[in-house]
Amino acid sequence: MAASAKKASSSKKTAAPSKTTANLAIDRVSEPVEDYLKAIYDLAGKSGTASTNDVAARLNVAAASVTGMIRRLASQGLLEYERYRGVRLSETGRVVALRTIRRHRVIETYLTEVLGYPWDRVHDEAERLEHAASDELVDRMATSLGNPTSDPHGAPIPTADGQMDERRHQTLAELDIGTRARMVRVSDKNPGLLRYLAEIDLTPGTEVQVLARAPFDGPITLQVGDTEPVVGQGLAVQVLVEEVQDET
Amino acid sequence: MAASAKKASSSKKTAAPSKTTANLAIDRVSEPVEDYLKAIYDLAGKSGTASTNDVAARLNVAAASVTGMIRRLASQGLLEYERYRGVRLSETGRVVALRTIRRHRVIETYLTEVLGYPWDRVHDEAERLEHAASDELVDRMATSLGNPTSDPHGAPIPTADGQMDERRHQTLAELDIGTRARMVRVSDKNPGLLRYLAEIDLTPGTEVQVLARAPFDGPITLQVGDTEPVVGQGLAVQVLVEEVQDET
DNA sequence: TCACATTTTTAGCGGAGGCTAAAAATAAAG
DNA sequence: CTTTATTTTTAGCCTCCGCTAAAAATGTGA
Repeated sequence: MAASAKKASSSKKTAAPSKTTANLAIDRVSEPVEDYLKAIYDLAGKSGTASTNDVAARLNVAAASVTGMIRRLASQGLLEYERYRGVRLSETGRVVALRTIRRHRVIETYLTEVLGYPWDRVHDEAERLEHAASDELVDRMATSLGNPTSDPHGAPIPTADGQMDERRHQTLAELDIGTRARMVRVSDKNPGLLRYLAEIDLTPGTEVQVLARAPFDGPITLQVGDTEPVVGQGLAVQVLVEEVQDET
Repeated sequence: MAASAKKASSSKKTAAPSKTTANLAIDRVSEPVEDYLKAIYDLAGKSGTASTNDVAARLNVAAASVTGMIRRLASQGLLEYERYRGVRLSETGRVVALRTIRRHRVIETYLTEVLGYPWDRVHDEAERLEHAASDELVDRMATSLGNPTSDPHGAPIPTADGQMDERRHQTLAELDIGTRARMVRVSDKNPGLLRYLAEIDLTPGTEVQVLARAPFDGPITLQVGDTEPVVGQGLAVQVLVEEVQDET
């Protein structure tokens, strides 16, 4: 009679907490759920809604699986859903998504800054750790980094209470020839591109100037920082920039 | 026709690798599987085998679930199993278990040393991270810590190639009264005990001397380091020590 | 508006890992 | 050597999260 600790129910723990400000203290959800919410969050973008198909493509699952998961998420109040009408995150869902995104980005930053991970390989590691790391751990990492506001790829890091800088940026492809701009951001999902950008020193914060550019993301001639001009290919629509005021 | 990237098979990737030394490069297994292997590893201890019931108690699952999982693990070659006869890890299973244990302990050490986690709360965090962290990440942490050989609770950290110091130690309860000893290790699973030990400064490396002791883990009087003697309760069988040679 | 294309949903299924209740094997006690 | 207790397994079921194939809804071009 030494071991008899069954009682698997776990339904008595969730009392209704504060509710004062934003409902922080939301039960942690499963890994797939976090992935769905993240995907929906950034597919929805400005319009606010995302389509089944887009979510499926993003997560590399069948559309039917998305429908199934979406029904579950809706029944948990994480999103609003109307058949055939697309999906929109609820406030709760948005908060969960943002916290997941925060974890991801803080972890990426930490791995890069503190543990010397190359910026083209942090994504996969962060993708796994974001589901396992507690908010406390992430906050400790953030603190030890001095609460950075963007990750190594220039993506904004949501604050612990769910605020995020949502500014939209231009791509290099949209930039007027000759304008001076600061490299702001690039997706963390394309290791090849990231290695290439590191090679030509085009990283967030660097000043660039487009000297010439072919349409449809064709060859582009860039002056990166003060170095010799380089000719790049296939990066114009990937790299986000922000014009820089010439102080005359 | 923009999105059509199904092809979910992922079975072409696993060619047979080196096989030279120990079969490192073993496919990563699921979280429950890692937990079972860890549990079996340290329940088996010296005898080499573990019982269904013990595993069930350790993992807080029903015995029937253990039988089910054990069959799966056996069919994957991670352990040897004979109905009603208990279970023994295969070499592969042992390696997987040790790598998981290494991840756990390195992570605990890192959280404590670098991120300031209190030693009574690292266990839970490590328990989750150990399944998500890559061996590369763990090796980077280990390197940045100077490749420690034991974690904050004194547990030995297996090396990256699966060697671990398996020395057995005495408990405080077994120590002759008056003998001077060094505190070596305590379980990481009991936060209350850990807080208490921290309070009386009884941490790995500290010298202790048992001044008096009641049987059956009753009250014990200890001299910890050079401080005033303290009377403790319920820790004698938990705290592992190693006698210290008086250099006369 | 009708016909066809596309998107989304439903129906039905599978595997991993849980569970309980009952049966079977092993171990312990008389 | 039985009888009883304990341990382990089997049987049958459940949930989560995938899948495919087929049906239904929506959208589009003529």
